[in-house]
Formats: sequence, structure tokens, C-alpha cells
Amino acid sequence: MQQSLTIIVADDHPLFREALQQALGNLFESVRFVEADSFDSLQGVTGENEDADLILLDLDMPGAHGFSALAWLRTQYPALPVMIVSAASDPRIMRRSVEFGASGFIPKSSSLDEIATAIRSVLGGDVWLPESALATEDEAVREDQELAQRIAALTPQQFRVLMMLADGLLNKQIAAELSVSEATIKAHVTAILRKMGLRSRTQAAVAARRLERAASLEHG
Amino acid sequence: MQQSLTIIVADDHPLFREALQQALGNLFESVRFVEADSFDSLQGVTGENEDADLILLDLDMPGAHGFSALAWLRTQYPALPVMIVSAASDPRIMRRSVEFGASGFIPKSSSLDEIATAIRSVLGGDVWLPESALATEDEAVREDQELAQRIAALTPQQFRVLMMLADGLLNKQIAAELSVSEATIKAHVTAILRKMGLRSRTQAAVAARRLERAASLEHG
DNA sequence: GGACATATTAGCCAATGGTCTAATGCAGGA
DNA sequence: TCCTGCATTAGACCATTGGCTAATATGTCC
Repeated sequence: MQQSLTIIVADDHPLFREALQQALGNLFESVRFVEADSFDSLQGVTGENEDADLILLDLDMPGAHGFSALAWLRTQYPALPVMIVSAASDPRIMRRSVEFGASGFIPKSSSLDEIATAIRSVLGGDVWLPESALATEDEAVREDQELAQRIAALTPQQFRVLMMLADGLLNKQIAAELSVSEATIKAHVTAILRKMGLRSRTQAAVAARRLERAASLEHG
Repeated sequence: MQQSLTIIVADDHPLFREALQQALGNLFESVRFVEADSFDSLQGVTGENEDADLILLDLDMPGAHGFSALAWLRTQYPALPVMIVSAASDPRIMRRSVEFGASGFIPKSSSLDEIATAIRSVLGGDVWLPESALATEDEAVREDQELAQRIAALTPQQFRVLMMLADGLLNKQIAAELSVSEATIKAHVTAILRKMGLRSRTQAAVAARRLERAASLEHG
């Protein structure tokens, strides 16, 4: 059915790595497994196996809390599909994994059938998320819409400041651009943060950028 | 050929609005034009014409320098196609327009034929950019790759800090998360900015987010 | 061992960022 | 008209950030 597969299993739990390989060995004809039990070893094995077909990556490995290992893989080896395997059950984490560039998410509570379906789907180039993530996927859309409404509530001047802020400009630069004092820009930034329910300009910049992306996706 | 079109012309130059309408009136059978000569009036007419087929938007209108009007439209009326019409000839501005959600870019120096082609293309749902913009499009890709290389040059810990920074966390919060002192995080941030060639954490956050998007586009 | 990179922390300083208070101007409603 | 609310502007004040030097510890490579 398929030629030999190379799958990298990155998980700090030896028992789980073993179980996963046993299961997958029965599901696919010819699979070569490469193991990594930490972020450091993951860096090593990916460098030696850039042509791997898939990485099964555990969140919360030693040396890489959260999405840092995923993000590192996405920037270093963007062509290498990454499937997150985690004990987390929070739908937001599942969706976040895909937003961070993962090809899918497998809860550790999944059955073998589900795991096989997910991996086949990802090897075929698709993105796979469990039902529980899809059930609340529109929650993210709703959050974006709420954010869009908050941004729409900004005054024109505040909006201009937000756009420049999201370009990484300093208050001083924005002030020069708009020909007002830096104190004025500071006041605008304070108002923007208050209206958007945020606490730092960096958060505002990230939020503005996320909306731009959402808008262009919706449009394109 | 087509039913009645509604096109909003937002430009502060009355002569140009007139010329554009004359030209388009000859090219399409039945067009209704709505005019706006400032950002304020644009806000009014879009509210009254949410079902318009297209907005022809000039950059540098009174009340909205640069992309602010475009960004406002994209958040307020994401379904409404916006074509930028500008005297600018910088390819970066043209590509940037599309990145900000515009459906196309028409230089004011374009011939009537080119304008007609561009508008027909956008009305058909496509994105239209002049040749001069496409010629240097890979420049943006190269910039992203350079940035990716710089991020790849970060040490693992620096990378983690960058990811949290891009989530809007304060140095203090990152320090608590990683169980180190705030001074350590500050040292990391300084090193990150130096390696990335940036000058503020907000720029670093925006850059990191842009790369995530680039990676996910490449992947999906 | 010695050179080198990484990680950690501290202290100091200048620049930047964010909150608070307050003044001005302007549009709409009683 | 007066009043209210809102946007815009700005100064004072404190918090955060970023650059600098310097010191310690750890592990790697030659």
C-alpha cells in the first residue's frame, strides 16, 4: 500500500512511546521509528531525519513547555508535518496547535482506531482534529468577531494609532507621524487597551495582526 | 452581461472621481456610483451601501493616512471587496495592500484597459496586482526566510522567551513561567532583539507572528 | 586544560510605556 | 441656550523595558 515510513516519536514517557510504536507497527506495513525524549534530543533527530514523514510530538516535554517545540519545528522544518499528541483535553489547545502550524491533534485518550484514522489523514496531507475540538471551533470565530467589534468601537484616531502600533512603531514615531505630542499617543494607547480589554501594546499588536489574518482568510 | 453594479468611489480628488466614473460608465452597462471624499464620508456611505459590489479606495485620503481606512473597512465590512487606487508606485505598498485585505491595486497611471481588466478580475472574485508588483513579490518571501534564519539562530531558551513574548506576556510573567529572575529574561530579550535586528519587543512579537502565518500557509 | 557558547543573576541607567487628571473643543439633546 | 457626552489633546507620575558591564556556573569542543 505504501512504501517505508519514517515517524519521529517525541515524548518523554518511554512506556507511551513503546505503546505507540507497537500500535502503529500493526497498522502500517513498514515503519521506521525514531525516538526523542526531550527538546534537545528532538533537535538532534530532526536534523538527522529531515526527510521524515511525520513527527508525533508531545506537549510538555522536558525543555519545551507548551508550543515552543512545535513553533521551533515549524520555523526550522516547515515541510515536516507535526501531529501533536497530548493529554490535554482543552479544545482551545487543540485549535491552538493547528494555528501554530501542527497538522493535527491526538488526545492521549484516543482509541487505536482514532489514532490510525488521524495519522492516515495527516499523512495524506489533511489536517485532523478530534470532534471535541471541532464542536467549539466557532468559539474562536466568535472571539475574533468580538475583537473585531471592539476594534470597530475605536475612534478613527485611535484606530490609526492601533495600526501603527501593530507595525511596531514606538509612541514617539506615531506622534511624529500624526503631528501630535507623545503624551497624546500614550493617552490613545491607554484608551485602546481599555476598549480592547488588554494590558500591553504587544498584546494589542498581536490582536490587530490576528484580525488582519482572519479578514484576509475570510476574503480570499 | 451583468446586472446593476454599485461601486463606491472614495477619493478626495473630485476630478479623478469624475474621470473614473466616466470611464467605468462606458465599460459597464449599468453602474450606480456612490462617492466619498474623506474617511468620515466613507464611513457614512458604506453603512448605507453594505451591499455594494466594490469600493475603489484612494490611499492618503483626508482623515485616513495609509492603510487605516482599508483596515477599518476590512474589519467592519469583511465581505466588501476593496480595490486600492493610488498614485503610489512602490511595489511594497501594492503587495502590502493585498496583505491588508485589499482585492487589488490600481496605479493611477494605469490605462483604461488596465483599469477595466483589474476591476473585472476583482468583481469575479480574483485578486489583481499590476505586473510591477508581481515582479518583486518573492522579495517578501526572501525577507521572511531571512527572518526565519535569524529566529533559527536563537538559543532554545531565547526561542521560548520569544514565543511567550509574542503571546503578549510581560518580562515578569515570562520569568515566573520559566522560574528564573526577571533580569535573566531581560538579558534574553536583549539578545533576541540583537539577533533579530529589531528594537522593541512589539516588533519581535509581530515578526514572530508573521512567521507563524507564513509557515502555516506554506504547510496548508 | 583551555577556549567557547549558553544560562543565570545583579546593578545601574536611559528610554519607553501606561495611568491618572484635566483642559479644550465640538456635536446633539433638553 | 445650557448641558451632556465624547474625542482629542496634554502634563505629571510611576512602571516597564532595554542596554551596559560584570560575575558565576555549566557543558562542549579542540
